Amino acid sequence: MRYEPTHKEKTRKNIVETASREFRAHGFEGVGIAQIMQTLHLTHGGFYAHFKDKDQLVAESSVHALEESLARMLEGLAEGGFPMLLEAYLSVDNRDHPEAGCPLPALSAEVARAEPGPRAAFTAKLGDVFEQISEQMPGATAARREEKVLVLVATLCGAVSLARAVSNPAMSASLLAGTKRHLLSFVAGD
Amino acid sequence: MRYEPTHKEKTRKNIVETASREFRAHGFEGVGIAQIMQTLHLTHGGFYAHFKDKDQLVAESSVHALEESLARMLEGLAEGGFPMLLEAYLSVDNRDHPEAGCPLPALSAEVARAEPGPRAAFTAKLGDVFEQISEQMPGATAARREEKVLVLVATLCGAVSLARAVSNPAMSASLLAGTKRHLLSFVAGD
DNA sequence: TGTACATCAGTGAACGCGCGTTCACTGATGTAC
DNA sequence: TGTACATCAGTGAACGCGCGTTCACTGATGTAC
Repeated sequence: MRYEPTHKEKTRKNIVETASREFRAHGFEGVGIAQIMQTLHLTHGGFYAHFKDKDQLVAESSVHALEESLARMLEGLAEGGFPMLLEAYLSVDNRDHPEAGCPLPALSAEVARAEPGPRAAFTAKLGDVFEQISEQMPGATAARREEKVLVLVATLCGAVSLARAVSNPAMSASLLAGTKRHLLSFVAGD
Repeated sequence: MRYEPTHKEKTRKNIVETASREFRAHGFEGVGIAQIMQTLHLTHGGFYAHFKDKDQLVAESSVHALEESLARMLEGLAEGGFPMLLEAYLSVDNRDHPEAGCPLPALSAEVARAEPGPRAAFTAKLGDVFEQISEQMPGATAARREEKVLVLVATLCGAVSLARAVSNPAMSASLLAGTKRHLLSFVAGD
């Protein structure tokens, strides 16, 4: 064969990774298939040899971004516990690079409006995120740990979302710093 | 004149109000000018007698939605304090009706990607929201009250955003209930 | 060994569609003389 | 009082554009005989 046996699989993976970045940066509706394929020096027609339609890519790339983000959070946790996770998630660098960060602040509003397919895939993976982080969460009972994780993730998502929306640098920095201080004591407490 | 002197002003206000609802429901890019005008039984051409372009409508309707939401929050606060505000904001009804609710969970990710005009207008109004709610917030110092409001609003925004994205009803309900419990004690504390 | 054919990832023209925006026009009512 | 003209919110055809999707095709390489 003129391509290696793994070639098509690699191209597919590249499409998902590129889409995942572009969608976080510009939203599902803000990025076209042609644009994604062009980034990989391919033409738009070839896309449909890999995916049924754009919705399928939306679903897979959302899940991919969540997996990537979860991996980074668990890495931070392993290395420096929740203080390190908070430091990274609520950093100016993360705020200023949505394409490389967690998809929750960037895409959850759009996921809410998406088709059942993408929504279900996203929901399942978010369940994994909650479950895995709760294993590291201090708390008396499993139920309490679970609840603390829901609150933690929701707060992180909201803080970064607002910090990105706001164009006043001081207000944006306060959102990140205030949330960091608050969550540090919340995670450690009861 | 064949129209009352206030007619044009009223039409303009109707466009802003309709757009504000539609944008919260479907996003800035998910609603067209023709669609908004049609809802008011007008044709798309007339739009440009009221607004320079779509961006101007995006800016004004975001601010309008924030004002509406702030008014509702202050009303809740006056009537039943933070418990009532939390009950309303984190209700299933609010989750299921983004078009009638706070624009923060629905639109902040898109505002982050919007033009400087809409972003600046949105930022200024969000500053008002923070300021006015902080007057009702318990806390030792003004700085502490301010910070608590930032955290409160960010958490509300994130929780509703995730509760809407998730298609598992139990997970969605847990996000709302867990956040409500958490914020109740957070607002009352120190 | 040489020739005919099969495979298949990727190409690019074409489709129908909806978008934001422009602009000459309409038509009901007011005013001027 | 009657006629000509001005006003102006709203109309709707037209524009250029980018979108998602389809499909006949390409061309490099493999296999069959």
